[in-house]
Amino acid sequence: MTRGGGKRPTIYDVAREAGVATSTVSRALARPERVNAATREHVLRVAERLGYHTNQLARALPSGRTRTVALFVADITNPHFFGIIRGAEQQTRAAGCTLIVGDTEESPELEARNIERLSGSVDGFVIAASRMSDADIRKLGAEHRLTLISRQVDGVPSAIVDHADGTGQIMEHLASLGHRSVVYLAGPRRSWLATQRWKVISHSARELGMAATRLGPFPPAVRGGAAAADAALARGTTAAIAHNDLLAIGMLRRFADRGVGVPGDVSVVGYDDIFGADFCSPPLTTLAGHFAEAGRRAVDLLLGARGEAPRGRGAAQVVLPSHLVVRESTGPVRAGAKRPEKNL
Amino acid sequence: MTRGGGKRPTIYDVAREAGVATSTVSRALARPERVNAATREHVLRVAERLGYHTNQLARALPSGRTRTVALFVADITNPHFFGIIRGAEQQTRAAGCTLIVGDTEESPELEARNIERLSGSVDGFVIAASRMSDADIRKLGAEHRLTLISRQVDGVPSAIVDHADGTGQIMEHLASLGHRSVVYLAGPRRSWLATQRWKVISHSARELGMAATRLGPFPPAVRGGAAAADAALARGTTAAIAHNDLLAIGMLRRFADRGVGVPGDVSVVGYDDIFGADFCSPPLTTLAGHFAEAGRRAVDLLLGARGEAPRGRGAAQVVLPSHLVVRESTGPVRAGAKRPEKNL
DNA sequence: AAACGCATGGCAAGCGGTTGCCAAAAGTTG
DNA sequence: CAACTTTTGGCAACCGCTTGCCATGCGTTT
Repeated sequence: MTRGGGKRPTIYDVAREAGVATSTVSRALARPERVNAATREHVLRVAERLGYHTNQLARALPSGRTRTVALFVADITNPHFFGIIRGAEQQTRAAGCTLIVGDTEESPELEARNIERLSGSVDGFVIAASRMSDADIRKLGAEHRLTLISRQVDGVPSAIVDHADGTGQIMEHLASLGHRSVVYLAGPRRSWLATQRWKVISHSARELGMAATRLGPFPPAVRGGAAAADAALARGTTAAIAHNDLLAIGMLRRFADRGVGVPGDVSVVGYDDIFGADFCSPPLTTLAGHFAEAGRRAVDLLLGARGEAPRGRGAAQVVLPSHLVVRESTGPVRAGAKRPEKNL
Repeated sequence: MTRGGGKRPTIYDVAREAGVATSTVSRALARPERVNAATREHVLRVAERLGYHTNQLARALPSGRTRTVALFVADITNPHFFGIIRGAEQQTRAAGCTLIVGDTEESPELEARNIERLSGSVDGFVIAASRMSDADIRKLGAEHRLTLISRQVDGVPSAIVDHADGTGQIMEHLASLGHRSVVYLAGPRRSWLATQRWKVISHSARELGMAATRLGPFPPAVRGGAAAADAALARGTTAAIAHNDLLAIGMLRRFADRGVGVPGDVSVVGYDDIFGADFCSPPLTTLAGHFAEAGRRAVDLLLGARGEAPRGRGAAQVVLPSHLVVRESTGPVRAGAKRPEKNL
């Protein structure tokens, strides 16, 4: 088994032991049709006996194909990304490749630096919720194989869940409950999602005859909830749409602390249907989407796109359906109560 | 900038452009002391101008050092591992290396296969909550650079949070509330933690004069909670210790469905203090530990251990402190009620 | 002034595969 | 049986960087 004295056996060892040339070994391993069945069989047996394993590095050097994909997420501690990570990991593995995961901590600089650093060591990049500008992304997309999740940029392949349509669902849900005004607690300034969502919210509000206000930006995390809740309260709205579930959960907590009833005094809606959205109190009404699928599709796009696949204009933009999960954080606007004017 | 026609510039390009040998370029980049300051300055400037970036693959080939670390977690969708992943990622990056994350889906086979596959492409492995046998781990530890998280095996470096001591804290907490019996809802059969915890539970129970029962195994996930809760109920205990917070949260839900009061009828304790443990209802009493730190230390151990560092017997075993976070899922045993005999 | 030491930089041999090209061998065809 | 096609397998040149060893040239020592 460990013949050769400690070092891992190479194709040279296998070739010598099998009495053939290294090229034959290489081909026996990778190009079955280029070598006689009997020879191949023999080489394989010897390789097996020696405990030979291909050195991926050496294999990648000449071709430049590392069979590795990098995934960057804006915040690795946000449960929202779990689904994405898992989906991407599965698909990468299914394609016989390896996934590298990086946390960009909401920083466009860190995104760029990470890409820089890994450039040459991976076959492509998947960025979830990129904070970079369209221009920077387009530039990067021209230089590297790149796919986006939860972000659309012309000419760059992407996979998103349909949160525009989803936001419409949210608005109709709220309208149907009798709400006449809504507040959007926005996420980071550089968040593309935040911009898109606000567009749809303000537009549907007009259509539905509701008043809509945008507040923020707030950090898209539980800790951002207190300020967001207070701001919403100050606006005297009956319905609040939080940038994501983390923020929504933080708001729920603040409302509870301040004695504001949810959904009695104010209804709260989030995005993503993350772990915990179903057991916080009250359970959160939120827009759900199949993010693991988005992760899978993004990797597909990246790996499938063998050069000829549409990049540049006409790049594939996958849009996955979304659906509103109505739980207990939204309810009919209370008949009597005008607006919650409670204080701490 | 893009001279050289599309391809990434190599040290050959830099050498030619700077009028020196490639070895000089290489040294100017990596061994400042081996080259004249002026020469170095010049080479660096040319490299900069050409937009040169080291090809990590080529660099790794001769040395075998890939500056990459692989981390495997038992279940990437379990929030518990977020902290570990983030900690490991930070530390890896701080060391100028790259982290690869893999999900082993609670399968020892998948662990082994993953290691097999990445062997040669990474400098070492960190396995969190390994499901492999001690013997297999020891064997792997002898062949590869390996560090464990939440698992101790003789001769293999590891970082764990002190859940033995922590389990003692839990038991004393329950005893102080008047509980005379406790049930442990065990995790996977191959979970080392499960074994350890049960040891401490049964031992302290004896010391404290309590009755202790072990039930399970249950899948360490929310979905495992229903069966676990039912089993605990059937035992008629007043206190339940769940293998982890996921399971505990699942139990909480089941108890609520069945009209069993928590902590009125039964107290529930979990492990890990995951995201959500503070806002489920009731908020969960759980054993907290600094898992991000464990992730960091594990990577430290792996990377710091430059061969000479203790491996084999005497391998470093870092133990981080743990502390009980008492929330509302535990309370004094109810005076009147003997045992909750409620049904659906 | 001869002998010596040291700083500096070049040469070239790997690291472990892949692959284009060619030659030998085997199989076909007339 | 000769001429020709198709397999099959070997040679050797990369891929881009590192590094041991050696040569050069300069400053130092005696």
